Amino acid sequence: MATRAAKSAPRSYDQYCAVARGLDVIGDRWTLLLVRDLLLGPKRYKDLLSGLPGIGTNLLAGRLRELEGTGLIERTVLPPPAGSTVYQLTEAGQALEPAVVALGRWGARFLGQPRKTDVMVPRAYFVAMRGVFDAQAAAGITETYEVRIADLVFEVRLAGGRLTTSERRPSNPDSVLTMDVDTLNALMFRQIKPSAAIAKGRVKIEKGDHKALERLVRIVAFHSRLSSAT
Amino acid sequence: MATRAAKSAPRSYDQYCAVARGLDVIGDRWTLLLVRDLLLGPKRYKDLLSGLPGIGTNLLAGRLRELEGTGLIERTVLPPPAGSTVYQLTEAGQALEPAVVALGRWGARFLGQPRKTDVMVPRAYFVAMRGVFDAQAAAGITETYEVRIADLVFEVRLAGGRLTTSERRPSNPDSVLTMDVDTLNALMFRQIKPSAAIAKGRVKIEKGDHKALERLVRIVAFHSRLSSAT
DNA sequence: CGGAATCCTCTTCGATACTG
DNA sequence: CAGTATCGAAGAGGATTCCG
Repeated sequence: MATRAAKSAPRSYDQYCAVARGLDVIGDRWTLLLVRDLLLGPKRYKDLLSGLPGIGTNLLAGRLRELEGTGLIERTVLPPPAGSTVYQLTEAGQALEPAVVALGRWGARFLGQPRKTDVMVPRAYFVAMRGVFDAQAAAGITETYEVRIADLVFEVRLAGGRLTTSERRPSNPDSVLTMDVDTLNALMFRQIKPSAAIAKGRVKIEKGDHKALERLVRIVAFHSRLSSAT
Repeated sequence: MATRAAKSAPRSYDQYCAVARGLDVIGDRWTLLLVRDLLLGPKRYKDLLSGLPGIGTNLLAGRLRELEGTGLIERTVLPPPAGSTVYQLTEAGQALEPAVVALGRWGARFLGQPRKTDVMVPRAYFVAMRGVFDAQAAAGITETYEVRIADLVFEVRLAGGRLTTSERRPSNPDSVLTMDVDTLNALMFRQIKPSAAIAKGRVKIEKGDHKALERLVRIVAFHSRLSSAT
């Protein structure tokens, strides 16, 4: 017996403080990165697993269970023919976006050069875009991009001075861009010019003019001076 | 031998992602709460220890060492006659404020009613004020409050439509308020009216009129609808 | 007395193996 | 594919001790 015993009560800081309570919920290892990926849309177990190298299957399962328990995510079964189980953020989970973005803005100062142990995870860039998005530069642009990185497909949509990014195939993209994650990284850090990336064949453009990539980079790529404002 | 060996390299997610890097730095247990308290100004070891019930002396010392290593805090020796060692945030540490505030705004939804295991830590409220501060209501007000909670002294300063909170004795406060942490909590959640708190003797006002507390509460206390904006 | 280092126990993590 | 089971390694928590 005692099959399901030993719930042992999740660890808490036991402070009546919003920050402490928030940490009680998302302070465990991997949790916020899980949320980061889910900000781009519903994902299957294996999608999450492959997007978080090193997490270990038991931890992923455990975290998903906890997040479901705290109401940040919910399990859904996709309609046929897919029929697979996916995890998606609830409203409470989506509400974490400002905190994730704020942490990313701050954490950017520690990026430095990629270390040999670092892996570049495509999803991170599409969440990062939300933090660097330049509304000024995007004014008046309405455009939907389909960006393919490795075997992943993302939608980047500019409309009404707002940016949305998600992991899915857009229904009717204005342009379709294919590149590897290293090229995405180089473009995001403005280490290579869009025109050069195209010329070298590092970015393939289907359906759309060459200027599309330049517009995209201008609006969502990192700026040297990220966090000014003393 | 191997006295100091086994540095073993701090644990990292090894993702070239700003969120992941940020978590590498402040993702460990207690770290962000430490930063939260330090946002109110330099603190001695024992101040931090008493403000973080349950941290354990070894963990606090360890975290302080790590944070100094990552450049978030620095040790300083106060000039005589104090002469004590204090820890204070560097610019990189201060830059965490938006992330801490964002997490607090989100975490507030999990506060609910205080649990019997919860402790109310005074510092948390003065950091929280930064997140709920209503610039509209503060327009045109220039006032400095000295707020005494238990044996702690805080400065809340309104000026130029901006709010600053810190743990120190203001040089020339417009009003001096003394209360216990339960009263502070009740006022912050608007569970008691400032006038009632004064009438019941739960708030003692020295130097300043009775309206001072009402102004303060109007501007820094929580609003029922914290995070709207769908 | 403030500021830690040490020791010990318990929990969590991380990796792999295994099962419905 | 979606997890559970297992187990050694690392980290957390508490008490005590040490140093200046």
